[in-house]
Amino acid sequence: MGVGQILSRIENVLPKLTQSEQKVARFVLSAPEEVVFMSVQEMANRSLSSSASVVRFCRSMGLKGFPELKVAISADLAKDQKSGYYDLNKNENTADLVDKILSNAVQSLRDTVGLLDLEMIEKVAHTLYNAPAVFAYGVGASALVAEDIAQKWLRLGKNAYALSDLHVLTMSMANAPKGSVFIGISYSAATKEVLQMMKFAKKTGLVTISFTGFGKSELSELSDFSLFTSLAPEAKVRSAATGSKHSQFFIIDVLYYVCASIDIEASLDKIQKTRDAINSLKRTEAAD
Amino acid sequence: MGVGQILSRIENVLPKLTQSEQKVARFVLSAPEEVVFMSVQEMANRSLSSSASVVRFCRSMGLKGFPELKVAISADLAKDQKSGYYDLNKNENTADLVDKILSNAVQSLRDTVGLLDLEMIEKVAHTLYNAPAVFAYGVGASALVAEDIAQKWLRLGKNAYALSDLHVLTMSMANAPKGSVFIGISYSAATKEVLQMMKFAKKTGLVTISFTGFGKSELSELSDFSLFTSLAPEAKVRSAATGSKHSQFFIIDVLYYVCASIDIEASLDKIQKTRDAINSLKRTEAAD
DNA sequence: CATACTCTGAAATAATATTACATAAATTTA
DNA sequence: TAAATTTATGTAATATTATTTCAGAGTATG
Repeated sequence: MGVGQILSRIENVLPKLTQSEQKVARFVLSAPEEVVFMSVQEMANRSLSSSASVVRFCRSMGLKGFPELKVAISADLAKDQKSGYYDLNKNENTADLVDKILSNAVQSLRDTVGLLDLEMIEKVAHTLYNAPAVFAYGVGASALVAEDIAQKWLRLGKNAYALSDLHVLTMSMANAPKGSVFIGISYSAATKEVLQMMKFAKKTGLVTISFTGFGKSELSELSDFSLFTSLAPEAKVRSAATGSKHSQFFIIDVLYYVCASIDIEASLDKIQKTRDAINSLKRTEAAD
Repeated sequence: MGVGQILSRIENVLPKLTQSEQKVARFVLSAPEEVVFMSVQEMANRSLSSSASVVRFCRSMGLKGFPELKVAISADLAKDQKSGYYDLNKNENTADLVDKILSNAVQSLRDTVGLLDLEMIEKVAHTLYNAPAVFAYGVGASALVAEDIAQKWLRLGKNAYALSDLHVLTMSMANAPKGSVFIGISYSAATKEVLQMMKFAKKTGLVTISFTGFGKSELSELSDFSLFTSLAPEAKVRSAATGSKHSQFFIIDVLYYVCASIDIEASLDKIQKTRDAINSLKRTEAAD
């Protein structure tokens, strides 16, 4: 990887640079696709600094020199290319549509990774690992996520449930053993039922986790741990929570693997057992 | 794009180059990631040619000079980078894990796009558009996909169902109006119940669609239309059908948009109606 | 207010890329 | 087949580009 991510790295260290290096940095960020074809002198002129400052800037970025900067920027630009959110137009041909949907999905995943709080992930994974029972709850598209959580942690031998009947869910949580976890899922963070269940779970003494689109909300504030997915710019047809779904499942994947690797041997053993059980139902393979 | 695809371009024109330029070309192809940090002289030595030939080679490739070659190669390499399937190891740190899961998800999506049959997509979208009722069925992880289908087409005003009880499903299909659609979902293409329902649907005269991992199978052969997702190389922990899920939801997204755009005005109208209905349940926002 | 430190750009130098040219090889033409 | 012509190639000269040096300006510190 090494060179990668130079542009965001520049953005990050920018305030720590000297004035003239900042001039260079800002210029690079403003027109990276031009920089790639420039000479040091040209850069110096355009950024109103000196060639020495340009080279010094490169060094500050951990590079050997100016040519390496060009190479790094070029790589960075190429990476970003295929991503970005696109709006879907009216008379789009199918091929373009596919490209755009792909692009949106990928961008959504990348953005989500960008705002992932790794420490939080680890904490949550450990919390789930130690939980005697897990209750995941969401409605609409978020119900799918809840169901995914339940299925995954069942494979790890957890008592994991995605109960959709609020009465059943309430009763289950009321008597859940200490350390049990409630996961409230709502992309909008404003679903009445999820909020209601979150409050109940908290009152009942469960460990609470919220799983929402990025940003503060009553739901996330209430919960002991909060996980966020990127917020895709909403478009009309996109109302089916499309972009966000990929991100949500992605975070569940991450949590699942982190949780499984806490004791990988035991996890693999349990996964095998669930697989055998499924196979005993006479399907040729375990996964569907 | 311009610069892009330099490596494959080199490959293509290679036979048309002069001998010494070919030496250079072959060297570039053999170690592009090194070239990016080399000087002309170094290139000349390593490729057993001369600096003049290196520059001439660059010109032959339609570039202004050697530095441009480096930039172009760097961009090309970066594009390939982020893809590929990675296995998850035992004592992986969380950051690496996230990178790999992202990479796998993205690769899975790209592969799926690669083997997408656009004509088939359009046919299926039209079939769904005209269907008086849609029945999606899958078990385990595929049940989530079925549920996603149901939710999406409900928004489009379809009678779409993801019934999990086989008796209820059978009864529903038995009396379904002509032109109704059954979608059988199984990543492994070998799930007993799905196959059973597919046979029943066919016998009953429904239009049948299969949705499986790539490759021929009894399920896909039986169905009138078949859609495929990429097959990720299976790994132990991955048994939770992780890689494939993203691809499956992706195809559903594509189908949904293509179907919606057949009559976009009517679709938007119906989507709005479902949204209003949800809002009337007093949630702040429609999407969860 | 002196001292040390940092920052900066002009100029010198080093490195690198490009061009010019001489020669060798291949191809054409007589 | 031999001379003429074109093409290909590497060396060396040149031009360009990158880097370093250094002196002076600006700041902070005691």
